[in-house]
Amino acid sequence: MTRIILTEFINLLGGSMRILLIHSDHLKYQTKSKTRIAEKISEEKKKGEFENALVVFTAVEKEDEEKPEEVVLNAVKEINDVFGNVKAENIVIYPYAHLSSSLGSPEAAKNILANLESKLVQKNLPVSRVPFGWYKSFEVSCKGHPLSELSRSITPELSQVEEKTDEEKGEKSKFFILNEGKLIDPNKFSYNNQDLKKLVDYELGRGESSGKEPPHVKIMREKKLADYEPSADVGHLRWYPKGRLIRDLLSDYVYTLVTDRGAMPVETPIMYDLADDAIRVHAEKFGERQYRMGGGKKDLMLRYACCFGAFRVLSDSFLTWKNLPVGIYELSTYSFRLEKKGEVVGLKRLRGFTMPDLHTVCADLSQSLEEFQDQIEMCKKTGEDLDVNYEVILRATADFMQENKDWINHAAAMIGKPVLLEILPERKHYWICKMDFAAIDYLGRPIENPTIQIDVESGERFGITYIDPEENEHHPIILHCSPTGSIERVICSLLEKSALDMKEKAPMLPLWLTPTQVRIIPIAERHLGFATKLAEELRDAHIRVDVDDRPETVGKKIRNAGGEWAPFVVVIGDRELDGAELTVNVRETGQKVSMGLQELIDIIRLETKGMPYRPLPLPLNISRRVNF
RNA sequence: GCCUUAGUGGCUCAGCCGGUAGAGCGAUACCUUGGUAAGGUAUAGGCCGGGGGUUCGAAUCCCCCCUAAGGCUCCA
Repeated sequence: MTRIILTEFINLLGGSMRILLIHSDHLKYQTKSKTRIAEKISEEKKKGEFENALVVFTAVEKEDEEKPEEVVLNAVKEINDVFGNVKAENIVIYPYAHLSSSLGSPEAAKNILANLESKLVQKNLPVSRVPFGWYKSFEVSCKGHPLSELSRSITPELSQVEEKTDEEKGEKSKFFILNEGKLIDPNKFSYNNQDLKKLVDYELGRGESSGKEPPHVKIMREKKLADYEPSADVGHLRWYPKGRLIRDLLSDYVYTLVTDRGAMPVETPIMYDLADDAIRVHAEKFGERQYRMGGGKKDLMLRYACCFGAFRVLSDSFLTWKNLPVGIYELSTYSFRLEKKGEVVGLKRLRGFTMPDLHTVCADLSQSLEEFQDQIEMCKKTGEDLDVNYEVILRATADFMQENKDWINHAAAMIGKPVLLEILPERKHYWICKMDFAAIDYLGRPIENPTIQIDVESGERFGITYIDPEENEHHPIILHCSPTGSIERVICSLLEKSALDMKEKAPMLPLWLTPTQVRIIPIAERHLGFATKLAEELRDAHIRVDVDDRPETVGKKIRNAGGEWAPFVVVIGDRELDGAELTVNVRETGQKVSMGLQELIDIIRLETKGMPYRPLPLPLNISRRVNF
C-alpha cells in the first residue's frame, strides 16, 4: 500500500521540498550499506524502532537550496500541525530521495534535514532523524485513518503551504438559502422549518451527532421486512415476503410514474467491460468504490447505476430531433457500490441497492431545463404519495448560475419553500446543475432520496448523437433523474418517519404500502367460517387481508395486530354472525367504529386511489404463516 | 478502512474475579371457546460469533479473524 502511494506521489512533480507524512503504528529501519554521500553515524543510529510515530519521508529539491531557512520554517509548521492533529507520540524524519526527480545537492539536503531536526527539537517535540545516505531496509505500518497519509510540497514562501493531497482541493463551494429569489447567508437565515435547518447544519458540517442507532434498522428486522445476510458481502440484504411486497409496490409505483410521462423501460446488464474507453473513464471517477470481477479474460466492473446500460443503448440508437426529449427508464436491481465498511448502515447505505434511474435525452440546454422542471414536479409528487417530507438542495456551478439566474429562481420557487443553494466555483463532476431531495431521519440527518442532474459530458463521452432538422449531428444533454431515490432509502425514510410518529401516535406505513391492510379476528372457532368468508370478499375487492385463526385470546390477537401495524382490525363474534355491522378498530384514530363491509372497502379504496396494488403473498390464515 | 463498544436458544437480555449454561417473549402440546393491547400448565430449543492460546478445566483470561452499532471519512 505504501509503495503505491509513493509511486503516485512521485508523479506530482514540481520544485520544492517534498514530504510524505505517514501516521504509523510502528516504524522499523536498519541500515544496510553506505553510499558515497553517507553521513557518519554512531552505532546506535544504525537501526531504530518507533511506536505511534508520524513518519516524515522527505526529499530536498534544488530549489530549496536558495532559501533553506524559509523552507525549514514552513516544514516545521506543517509537521507540527499534522503532529498535533493525529496525536502521534514520535516524529521521525526519514530521508527519502525517491519523492523527487529534481533532487538538491546531498550537502544542502543534509544541512536542511539536520536543521529541520533541531528546529523541531527546539519546540520540544519528540523528534528523531534516520541517517542520510545509507541503503536502509524499513518497515512501516500505516494507521489508515483519514489523516494518516498526507503529502505536502513545502515552498520557501513565508507561511505558504501548498496542499497536495490525493484530491486537489480547489476553491470551496458557497452556500446560501434561496428564498423568493433572494440569497441569504445560511447563518443569518431565521428557520421556521426545523428539517431545513437540520439539513443545512449537516451540509455545512456542523450536524451534532447523538451517537444513537437509527431506528429503522430495528424496525426492518422486527417487522420481518429485511435483514442482513451474513453469507453475502457487507451491505447486501435479504428481503422477506412483506419487505419484498413493499419493494414491488414501490417498483410498480415508479414504473407507472415515469412511463405515464412517456419514458420507455429497458433492462441492461449489471456488469461492464473496462476495455471500453468511455466506460473506463466514467468508472474511474468512481475510484475505489467499484466491485471488480476478474476470473475470465475480461476486466469487468459491476454497475453502480444504470448509466452505462442506458448510454450504450442510446449511443447505438438512431436519434433525431423529432424524438427528443426522450426518456429511458430502468430499475437497477441491483446497483453496486463498494462503500467503506464503516459507512454501510441498515437501509440507508448499502453496497447492493435498487435504484430507479431515468435518463432523458435533450436536444439542448433549454430543452433540458424545461424537462428538469417537469421532473421537479415528479419528485415533489413522490414525497406526497409516500407521505414523506423532503428538503431540497439545489447545486449549480458558478457559470451555470450566472447564465441561468431566472431559471434557478423559478426552479427553487417550484419547491414552495426555502431551499439550500450550493454554488460550486467550477465543474467538478459531469453535471452543471442538480437538485437533491432529502428526507430527514429520526436523528436529524438527511437521507438523500430523489435527485435530478444535468449531465453535459456523457453525450460526447459515450458517442450519443442526434440529427437536427438540418441533418447536423449533435451530442445531446442528458438528464439523470431518480424520482424517489433508491427503493431501500425510500423504505428507510418511511421507517424513520414512523419512529418519529411513535412519539405521538401509532406508527404506520402509507395504506397502499401496508402488507396487512385488514386483520380479521374471530373470537371463537365457530366464528372462523364467517371470518374467512369476509376475508375472501375483501380479498376479491383487492384489499390485503388476513385472518388470525390461532386459538388465542382476543386481547392477545388485538395486540399482535397492533404489532404488525395493521391499519384496520375487525373482531368477529356472535354479534357480527347475527348480521350486525362490523366493529372496526381504526389504527390511525385509535377508535372503534361501526360500519358495514362495503363502507370499509370504500374507505380503503378511496385512500389507496391511484396507487399500485398487489395481493398479499402470504397465507390467509395466520396459523399457517412462517415465522421468519 | 481507522478508533471505540458489542456478539450467549428464533427475539430481548442475565451469567463473565475460570468449575455441569439461565430468564422473559416466541415455538410446540394440552387445558381454556373467549368481545378489544400478553389466560393457564408442560415440553423442546444453545459448538456462549469463528479460530488459536493459557489452564487439570474457558461463555468467562490472552491473541487473531468475522459481524454489528457509534464516531471519523465518504455517497462522483
